[in-house]
Amino acid sequence: MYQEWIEVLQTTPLFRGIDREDLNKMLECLKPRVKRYKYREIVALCGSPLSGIGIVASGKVALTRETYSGNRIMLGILDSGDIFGETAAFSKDRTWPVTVIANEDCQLLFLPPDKIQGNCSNICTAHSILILNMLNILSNKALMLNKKIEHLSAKSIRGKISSYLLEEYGQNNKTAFRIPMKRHELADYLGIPRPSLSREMIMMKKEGIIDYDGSWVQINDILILERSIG
Amino acid sequence: MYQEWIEVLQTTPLFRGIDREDLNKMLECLKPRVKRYKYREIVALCGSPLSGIGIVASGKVALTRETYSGNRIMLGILDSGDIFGETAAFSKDRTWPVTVIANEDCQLLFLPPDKIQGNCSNICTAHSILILNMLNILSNKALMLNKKIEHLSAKSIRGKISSYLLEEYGQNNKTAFRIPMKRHELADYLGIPRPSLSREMIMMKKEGIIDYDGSWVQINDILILERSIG
DNA sequence: TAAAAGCAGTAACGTATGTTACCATTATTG
DNA sequence: CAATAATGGTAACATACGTTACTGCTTTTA
Repeated sequence: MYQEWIEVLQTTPLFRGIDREDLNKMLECLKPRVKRYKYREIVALCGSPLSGIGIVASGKVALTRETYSGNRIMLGILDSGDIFGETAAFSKDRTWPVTVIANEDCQLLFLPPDKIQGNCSNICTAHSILILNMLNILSNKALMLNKKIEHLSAKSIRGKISSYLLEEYGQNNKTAFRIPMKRHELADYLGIPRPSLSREMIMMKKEGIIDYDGSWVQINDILILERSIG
Repeated sequence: MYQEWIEVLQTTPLFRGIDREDLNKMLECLKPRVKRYKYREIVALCGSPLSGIGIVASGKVALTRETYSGNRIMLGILDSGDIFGETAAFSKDRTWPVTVIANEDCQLLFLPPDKIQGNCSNICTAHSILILNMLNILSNKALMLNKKIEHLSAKSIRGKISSYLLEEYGQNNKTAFRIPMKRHELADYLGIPRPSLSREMIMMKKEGIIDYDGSWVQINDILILERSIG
């Protein structure tokens, strides 16, 4: 029944260390719902009741958040294999803490959170692996949010850009990489206006600290970036 | 052996739902280390190896973070019963993601993280409650960090202050409350200079939106605060 | 394939905010 | 109790940054 999803699900951190056979059994038990969304369609609205833990099977989704007055905050872009909604799943307040929007046409799976918590009758080793994986995912999420706080805490625009670029660099120690967002998305992510982002990136290019073309960036001077953070 | 700590530990979210007797048994197994710190003493330095999950038994600690160039970011103040270090305990990178400083003279307990994960031989129901509590704590932590991101994402100083005050208000629906930080700490928390914080708070007071005296604040107009955010 | 929408760069201008420095009170400390 | 540090308010000044509006280029849509 869930054959076509097994491949993707095995790449998911949530099911790491669980073999094909066990995964199959678990899916029969968890009974995830499968849904399709078109580009820009709203998957979940911040504040509405949580429909489950989401898994990106294909395509991309964006995590955002709106303030009272309709201002948008970009929290990040999720790829195939990434999961979302795990934060709210285990806290009292079972509502979406973020707004999720399809950033491409995509297919998503939703798992009922209470079954993961152990209200499931089939107690098995795979299930305890699942819970440990969950702990791991939540920890990493918190670390990711810490990172984002670090970016936002930089006092200058250049500082925020530097902080962000250094994190991307730190992910796999390559000085050249693609930024997985459009300019206006990156600007939202860093909490700055788009023209200000452009202006500063141009200056940094002129000064030779970075090079870029579209979504490709090349870091030329890591030390100066570090010193720019503030 | 751990008699004197039982009271505090029972107020801790980590041990919620575990009765006195079971808690006693668990402590014999977990063998937490007890340490005392003086005001301003450093408990853990960001980047150094994780020494365990910390529990505040008495006093207060501050969670901070330094940027490359020695700039300080305040992440929050922890009270008796609060825990810290849980984020790093379950991720690959077992180093402190924050710097922890005693904000008063305090007593702290440290639990070895591997024993919590289940590498403990005494498998018991209490232990599985412990893990579910851990999931809960990590979720709430992530929600807290989300909140902080919302504060930092406000575009103006007034917006940040408003966002912060509204969150404090939301905690227990009282329009008057104490800010649990000094001015310079709050300024760090919101990522703004202290004089700018003062200036803006004074203006908000003059405009009648809020009142304050020292650490006491009174919100007069919630709607205006909401509109100020962004 | 023409029209419309999306995307990114650029420039001008005003102001919100960082910076610095100083003062008055209130806690600590020897 | 005097001395010292910590805390929070205040003001003046310079500038980094938000705002707006326009451009050309590319992609999507009809």
